[in-house]
Amino acid sequence: MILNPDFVEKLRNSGLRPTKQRIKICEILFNREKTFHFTINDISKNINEQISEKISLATIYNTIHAFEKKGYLKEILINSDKRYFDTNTSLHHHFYDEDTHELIDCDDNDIDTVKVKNNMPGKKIKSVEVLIKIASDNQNQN
Amino acid sequence: MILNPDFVEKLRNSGLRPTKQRIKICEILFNREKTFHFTINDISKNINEQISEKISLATIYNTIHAFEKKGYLKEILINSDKRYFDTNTSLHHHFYDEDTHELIDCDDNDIDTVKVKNNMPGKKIKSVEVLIKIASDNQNQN
DNA sequence: GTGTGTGCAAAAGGTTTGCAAGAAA
DNA sequence: TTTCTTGCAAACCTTTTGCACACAC
Repeated sequence: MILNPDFVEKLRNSGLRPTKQRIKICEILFNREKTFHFTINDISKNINEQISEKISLATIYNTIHAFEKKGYLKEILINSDKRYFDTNTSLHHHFYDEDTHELIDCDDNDIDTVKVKNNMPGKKIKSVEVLIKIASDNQNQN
Repeated sequence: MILNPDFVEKLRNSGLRPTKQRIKICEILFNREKTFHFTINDISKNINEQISEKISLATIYNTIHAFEKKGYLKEILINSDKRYFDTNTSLHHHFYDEDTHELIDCDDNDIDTVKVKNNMPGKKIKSVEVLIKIASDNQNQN
């Protein structure tokens, strides 16, 4: 459980002014035990159901992107319909449940390190991301 | 080199009427030695530069999606700005060059099979996709 | 007070839809 | 002639932008 003063400090340290909107968004995103995956739409609904003074969509976009730029959030690619963000910014892979549309972090035991044996000359590997799509056993293929 | 009659047959076999728009799109997509990666925008420009009677955007969307549904094309996720499609529909992974925005198929020698050691109970693995982002050696970290 | 952030509404971009006209079966 | 396909324009959805006002410092 992270307390508000910590968010205030975190924001200040990043050069972001700790406005009440940003603190609220921090609470929703980071006041959690587990990794949290969401779309901007999710967050917007979530926020505006909880509190009386709504936060405008523009501000939410603004804030999420500021947090992403600061490295507090990471975008994940699952399908092109939705942009998911992840509060777990460490290097990790994902299961994506096609039945429930749920996104689950892999842990180190779930998957062996991916070995890239060849690389393009003069190029450096920036990231290696694995997405494992799963679905219930007795379901028709895609 | 695939000849038009083959496209006509291919379309017929899929239950798609071989209209001249669809045949033209087939030519552009499938008349190639190498795998071809593209966005709908690319294709639209490409087509409408080549021929005098333009094909409307709606028809191109329509056709690309029909081809995807029939398994002739596969969507690839790279970043959420653009939807890339791939004429190589077999299971394979990708390099994505962040400098040039070029997408390159991995071949079997580039990467070891990804071993998924645990799976969710009652779930079946539908696909395992790896995206390796690369950039020029002396470039700043993104 | 100065500079940054917010909220609104409008704009932009990409994709989808409805429908009338045209082409294939 | 029946059914599918095309093309256009309008609708849609998500994301971005411009600007006036408010807030943090």
